[in-house]
Amino acid sequence: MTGIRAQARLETTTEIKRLAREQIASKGAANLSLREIARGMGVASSALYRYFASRDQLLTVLIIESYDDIGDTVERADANCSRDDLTGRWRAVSQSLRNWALTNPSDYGLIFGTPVPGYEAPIDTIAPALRYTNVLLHLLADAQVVGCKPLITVPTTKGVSREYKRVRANLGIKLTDDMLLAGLAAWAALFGAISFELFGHVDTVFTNPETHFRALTEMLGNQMLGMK
Amino acid sequence: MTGIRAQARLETTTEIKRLAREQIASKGAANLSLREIARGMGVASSALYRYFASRDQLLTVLIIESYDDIGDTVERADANCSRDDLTGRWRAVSQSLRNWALTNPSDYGLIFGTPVPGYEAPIDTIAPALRYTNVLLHLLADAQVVGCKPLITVPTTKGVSREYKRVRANLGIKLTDDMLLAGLAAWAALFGAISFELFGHVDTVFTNPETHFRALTEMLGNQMLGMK
DNA sequence: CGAAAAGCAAGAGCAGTGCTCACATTTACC
DNA sequence: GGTAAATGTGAGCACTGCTCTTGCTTTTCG
Repeated sequence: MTGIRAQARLETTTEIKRLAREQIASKGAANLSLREIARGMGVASSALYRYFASRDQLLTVLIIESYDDIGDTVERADANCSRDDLTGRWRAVSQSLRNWALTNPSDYGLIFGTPVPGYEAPIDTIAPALRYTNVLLHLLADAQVVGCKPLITVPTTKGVSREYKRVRANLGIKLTDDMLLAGLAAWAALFGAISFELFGHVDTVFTNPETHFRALTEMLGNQMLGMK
Repeated sequence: MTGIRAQARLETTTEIKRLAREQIASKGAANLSLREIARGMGVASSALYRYFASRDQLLTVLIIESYDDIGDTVERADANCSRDDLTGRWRAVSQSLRNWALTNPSDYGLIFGTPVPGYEAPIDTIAPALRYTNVLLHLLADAQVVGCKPLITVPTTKGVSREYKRVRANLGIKLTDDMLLAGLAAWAALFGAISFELFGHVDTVFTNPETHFRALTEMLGNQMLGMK
């Protein structure tokens, strides 16, 4: 069971993934080549198919690992703060998100970039994908419990309260409409800002993107989510 | 000059781009195949190289056209509103952005999705890429002139005012720090929300994403940008 | 212990890709 | 009408993902 063969298999699998990440980082996911990996390992390309059924499956595994990695990172950043320091937690979560994205740009692109049309995310990706989201949801819930009030309110747009009722059910969490909208907006602003920066849409705008990002998260936390 | 040949060339070029867009929409930009296009046109694949130097160059041309298309769309949406109806203009711009993205998902992905590592956007893309941004900037400027005040303020984070001074210079526009931050945040929230929706990250969250998007934009316009 | 089963690697091969190049054909213009 | 430019052709190179047969090694089990 846990014999020599299983050990070797694990090592080979890890090495394949390592080389794959290297390639993706340097030439993009689109140019990931199994044959190139095989050459890098001094092995026949057909051998790789003992470890991954296809190029797509290898990519899927990498995506799942990335989801888990970002989940780990964000959870740890949150856990390092004292529970009642909501502003600190929001700051930590936001910063860790951006840091992770900057450290692993290709993985970020894999997860949050353009999906392949028709590519249905396998069920294995769903749970890991929820981890980083749950950190935010719990943060919002904790904030609400201690009486933080968002400084914005839900506009009287048709059907909003009904929609947000369903969102609460889908996410399995109790948040006021105001807190929900504030949270979703802050979350979107965070990822929007990170994507803009990482995908090169603000290169000519910012000299130091981090300075802006800090200001953005502070503002979102204090003046939109109403964290104290 | 404008003879039969030029005419034919234009038609051929257009047809190539049309088939390319079809392919990108159905199988993704990564799977765009020049040979497939050639087959679709009943022509040798090598013939296409008389019209586009390479697959990459074809993609670049498509990206530029998309930038122009989104620029057209947003400019038109803005122009259709009376100049002093700032809330209406913000609403129109936001909605047109989302509508364009939903109507042209693959083009949106081409522009705002994962870039190919090492791919430097050619200078030809810079000007078209600025068009939709300028619509927002002018909207913010107009709002400031008539006395709209953002309901948020820039936090006292180190180096922000210096950074924003540079941003103003880079963008060539006069905006208060507060308005600048509010605008950047709203802009990021908008694209973050659209990307989440289009790239399938909120499929299990929303029943009707449009309802939320409307609420989001109303909130951003009135309660963050302070539009009246 | 030894044989059967399972796991693994190799290499040839298929069908596809982007791209080049020498060549043939068409066509616009002097 | 002849010429030169523009256009299309098809073979060919080097690459890709993936399959399949063949042989070898390790594990498992009677």
